Amino acid sequence: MSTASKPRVRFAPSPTGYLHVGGARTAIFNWLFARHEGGIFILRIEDTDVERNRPELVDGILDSLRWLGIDWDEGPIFQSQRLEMYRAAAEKLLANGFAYLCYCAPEKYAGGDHAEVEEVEEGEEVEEKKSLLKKQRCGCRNLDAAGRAAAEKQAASQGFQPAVRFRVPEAGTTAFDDAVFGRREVQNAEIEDFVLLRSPKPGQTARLPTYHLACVVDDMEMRITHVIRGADHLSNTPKQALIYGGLGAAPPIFAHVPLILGPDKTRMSKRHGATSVGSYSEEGFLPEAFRNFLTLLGWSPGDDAQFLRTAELLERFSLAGVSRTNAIFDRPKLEWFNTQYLQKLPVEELAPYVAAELKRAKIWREEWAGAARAWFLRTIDLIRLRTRLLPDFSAAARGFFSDDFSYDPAAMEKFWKDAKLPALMAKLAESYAALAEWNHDACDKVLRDLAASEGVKAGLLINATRVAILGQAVAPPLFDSMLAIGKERVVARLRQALPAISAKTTS
RNA sequence: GGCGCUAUGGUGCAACGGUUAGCACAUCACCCUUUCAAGGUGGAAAUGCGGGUUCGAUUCCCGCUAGCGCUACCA
Repeated sequence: MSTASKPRVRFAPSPTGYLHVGGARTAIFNWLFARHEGGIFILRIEDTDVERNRPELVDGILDSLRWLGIDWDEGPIFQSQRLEMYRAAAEKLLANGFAYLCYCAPEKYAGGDHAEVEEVEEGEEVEEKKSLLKKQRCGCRNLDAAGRAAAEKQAASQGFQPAVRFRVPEAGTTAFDDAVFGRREVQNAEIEDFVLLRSPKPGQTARLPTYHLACVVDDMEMRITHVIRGADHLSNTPKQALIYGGLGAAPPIFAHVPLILGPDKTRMSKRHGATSVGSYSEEGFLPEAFRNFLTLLGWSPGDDAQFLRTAELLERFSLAGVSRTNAIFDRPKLEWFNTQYLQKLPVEELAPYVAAELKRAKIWREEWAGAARAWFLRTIDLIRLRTRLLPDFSAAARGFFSDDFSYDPAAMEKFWKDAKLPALMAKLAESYAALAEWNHDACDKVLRDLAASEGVKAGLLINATRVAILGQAVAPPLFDSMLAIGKERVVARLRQALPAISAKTTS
């Protein structure tokens, strides 16, 4: 395979916030595509808007990408450090007539009120103005020598530097190819003379590029072959196709991927709950599960397969499977994916996540990584069927790892009500203390024998014991749990619970 | 307002002219059961509307409607 044919793609977030789930999905698609095709994945930071840009957020975005398991081959490359390239490109467009200097004040067009823009079009056919709401065609576009000199003089006297606008053809159409949406063609009359280089703000000297210019110049320079990005860019792509043409380059293949919406079908926002990747990692989702879920939003392997681990995703991903319809972020489905991973991952793979969670909860013990590793893995395996998120290991299952746990009020209420319990549990504790062999069947027999001789149902003791040794109404099967916790601690906890049980039954 | 994109159960995807319209999540019922889960079985639930094209439309075309996107010297 020649290196020239290697696909090159990029993910280009703007550091104006954390990594959004939509951005994450776009990053995943780019990454999967690059890895599937044996191509190159580049990370680029689009920080050309000095007012919105927050450099300190870059690390957070990078962390989120790493958490997702995404690695990049080149970058991060910062646009703010390549301003000269954009300026040179604008210069070239100016020189070959594809752009012109605009001396208008930025406020003139801010807000996009087309009505006031129309008066700039004096000299053109009046009837055409009424029929079609024309896109911005600045008067500066057709300045004659005298007018230009005057504008320049005026600007100079005010210390104002003009912006550079693209000279969009009056007639004709502009087309481009999209791997998802097919060939697109739009009327040039519908495209405004968009800005390429902004006029410097007071106090600035650098002439910063707008998104369109920087994006195209970078994609050209980076030899990007496939631009995979959100469908919100679909309508703006003709502008970029125009820039490629002006710069004498062939545009890449575009692949616009559908957006991810909130449950009410509107753009995802904080109203819908967490929108940042970081918050899902903090909540305790497994990155692979989260990624699996996101990948299936707007993409399908073509069949009904859903549980797709990294290797399968890499093997099966293709742009052909990308959908054209927006998808809704369905939290319950995400949770289902997480429980699937929690239950099906090889326990050795899950262990590091559990260890991290226990460390976070400050109940981690180093021996679990060493001498007691086998016990640790067995215990995780015992617990995981009842977990949904990582913190469950340190919360509901806390009693497996620490003596510092409390009795859940609802559990006490439910299983410590029977008046016979204080006497029964005292006997049970001593029976266990006297038990020589600590194994599942022996523990089972002791309890059932006691229940039989006392004339109560085994369930009464089982349920009460569960609360006594773990503090929870919900836990793995009792005798398995007792084995994991150990005889000493079970007996101790049983004895320790006696006062609380008495208090509960008599209250 | 203009331009564009999209349209299969509540949700995510299959079916790319011929299927009793499939799978999964969620939901309901039952089974299993020492709790709670998991698991198993079964149920309810969809081709937005209207025209075409065709022997035959979920699938192709047109209109409508709805949703979304773009319409910034933001990306």
